[in-house]
Amino acid sequence: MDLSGSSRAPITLKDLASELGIHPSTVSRVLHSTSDVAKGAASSATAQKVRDLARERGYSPDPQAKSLRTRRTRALGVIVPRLSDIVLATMYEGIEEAAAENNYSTFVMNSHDSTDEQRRKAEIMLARRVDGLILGDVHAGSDLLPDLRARHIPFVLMNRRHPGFPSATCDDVVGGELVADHLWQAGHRRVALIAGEPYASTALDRTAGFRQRWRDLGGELPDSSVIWSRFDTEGGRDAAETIVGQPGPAPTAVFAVNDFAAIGAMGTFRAHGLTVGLDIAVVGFNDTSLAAQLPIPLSSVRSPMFQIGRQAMLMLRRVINGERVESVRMTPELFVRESSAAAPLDESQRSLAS
Amino acid sequence: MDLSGSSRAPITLKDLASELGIHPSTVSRVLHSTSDVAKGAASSATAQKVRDLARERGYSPDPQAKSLRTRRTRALGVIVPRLSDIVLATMYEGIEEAAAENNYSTFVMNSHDSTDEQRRKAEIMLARRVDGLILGDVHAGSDLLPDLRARHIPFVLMNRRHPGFPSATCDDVVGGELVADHLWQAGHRRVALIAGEPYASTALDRTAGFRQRWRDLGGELPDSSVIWSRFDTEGGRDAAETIVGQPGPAPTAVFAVNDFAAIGAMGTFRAHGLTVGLDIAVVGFNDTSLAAQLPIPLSSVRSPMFQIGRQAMLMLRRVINGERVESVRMTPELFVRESSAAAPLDESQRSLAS
DNA sequence: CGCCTTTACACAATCGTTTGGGTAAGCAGC
DNA sequence: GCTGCTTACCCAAACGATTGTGTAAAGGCG
Repeated sequence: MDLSGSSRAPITLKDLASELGIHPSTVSRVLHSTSDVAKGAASSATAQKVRDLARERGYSPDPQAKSLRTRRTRALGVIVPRLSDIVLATMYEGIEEAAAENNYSTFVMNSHDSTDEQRRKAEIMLARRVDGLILGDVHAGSDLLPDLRARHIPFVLMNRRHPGFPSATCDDVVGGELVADHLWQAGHRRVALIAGEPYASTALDRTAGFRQRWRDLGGELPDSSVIWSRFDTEGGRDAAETIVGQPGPAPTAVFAVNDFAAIGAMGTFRAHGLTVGLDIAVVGFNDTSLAAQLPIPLSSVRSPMFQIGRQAMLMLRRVINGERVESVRMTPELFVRESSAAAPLDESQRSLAS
Repeated sequence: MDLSGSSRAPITLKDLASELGIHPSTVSRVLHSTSDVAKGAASSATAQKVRDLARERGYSPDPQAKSLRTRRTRALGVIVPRLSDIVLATMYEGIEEAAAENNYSTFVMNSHDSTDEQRRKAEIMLARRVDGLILGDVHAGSDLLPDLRARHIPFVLMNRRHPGFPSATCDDVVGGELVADHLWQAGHRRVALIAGEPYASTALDRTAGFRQRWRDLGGELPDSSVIWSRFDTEGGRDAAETIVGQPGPAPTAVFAVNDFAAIGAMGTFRAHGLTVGLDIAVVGFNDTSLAAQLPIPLSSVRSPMFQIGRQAMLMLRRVINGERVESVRMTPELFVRESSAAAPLDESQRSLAS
């Protein structure tokens, strides 16, 4: 592991071989092979000398040469909408951990949730000859996926799912149901949804889960109360403006399918004189590290982002090895905090400004 | 660009050559060389046929083979404390953009701000034969840097600087000064600092800049008012607890050298019955996208994170090409928002609970 | 028409590994 | 002493590109 010393060029197999007066192929077999092949390659004395010298010289095989020969790069491509989204960044941390454990390296690129860039970045990764791809930004109805499959490229989805393709995701439907149960039990009857981007399965599933459960409980949820929006704070702010500006009695609770959208919405509500947690309940999704630490702590559904990343990587490894894999949906958990802990006020108590 | 079709193995130079009945080396020269060498390699008619066929077959050179021959991988290693920190993630986005423009790919790894992991991850990247490293997590007094230099490894620092090594950073000293000026002019005289991790130049410089300017303005800032802390929300919360718990009159303003620490602190202040922006001013650093969108919008020093990432990559490219480079410090800008817009209340008006 | 210079290529070595085949030496058994 | 089996190696051909050097053919010039 200690490659110190100011030697310019890295040590090669040939260097080791010539120093020991044996053939490079022998060195290769000793160093590379799992005992079955290593036996028969060299006497145990020679093998020991080889291993000792390799360690001493800090030999590490050239991955380029190795890849050229073996047609495997042990590199993976990861495409996400944007790494500055903490949700995807956390999933990536999971990928990186699992990849490191399995001697894989990863390239990450941002697609900015554009289908064009998605395709471009995928091609760049494939030109790099990655062994497989992890796609964290799949759009509903993507035509990239069938293409990749036709080209026999190993890949798995992460974060967002797509029918017919293996994915590691949160069980977003359940997540939506948890929030519906919580708000209903707290006594809310008029609610609105900040639903996210309609091309993302996360948004669709969380919304669908909430909606279905809400109706099963006997609640009403008109289409006009479901606002599709961007996933970031500004998206949440804009959606909240829409909600506040709608005619009729305002909702007593809002479910935003993303913490950042929830935070944006909280800002808007406050600007309109509403106290979150008192005048209006807000629930987010993902339970990012921020949620619990906000001035008004935000109720949120915790999705196991790190584990989703790990699972995605492990699934991809299996796909690469030709195994069949099943999608996994990891179970989320709701954390109720101040932003939605109180029961709704009745009409006379509300302080809606506009 | 369109590599579709279900052909299993990628097209090689040899494939193109044999299809055209010419030698691979000719194809290589036509495709690779910048016109000076391409002239003399083939007639313009042949060259055109080569280019057409390459496009048609979707030829893309095997990077492993190319690297093996040229001893350049066109891959860069990036090490950051954690990618789930939006500051580093944004810088990485800058790196990725600049890298893509220059036909480089990047590996990113998290060091979790541990010097051991830093070294381990660097070795992994070097074993991958990256052409250079971007280090976003340098600790004061790091011994990794001299080692890398002794081994002639091209690298640059990002985010944090270190004397004697090229870096792309925010001018954090100026950032600290901006905050000092702002708080002083707003009339604050008792302030506290949430100073961040003492091994990070960002924390040290922002603190030093603030401190020096504050004293130049005639202010007092005892050591007990400078609280070193983690960079995240919990770190901010803990530091704020310390501040609130200190004997003597409480400060009227707090400068946290990081937005997340500031957000954590805001939570603590609120829990103690203080209204941020009224009872106590808070200023953060980095102007992450969240700052302006918080329920109480947070004043913050905007550091050009994306540009810092871009610059770091461009600097590294020059280092790799053997040019000398100078460190760059990019100028920050203060955005004053509600969290620190009001003048301090005098004693009688304050509502300090504890 | 012979010589010299281009033009337009081809040849072969090389980068560092892996891997399917040798093969020489040593030994056991008949 | 010959056959046959291990043992412990070596040899050489890949993998897909790059690049220094060679060399026929074509064309220009006197």
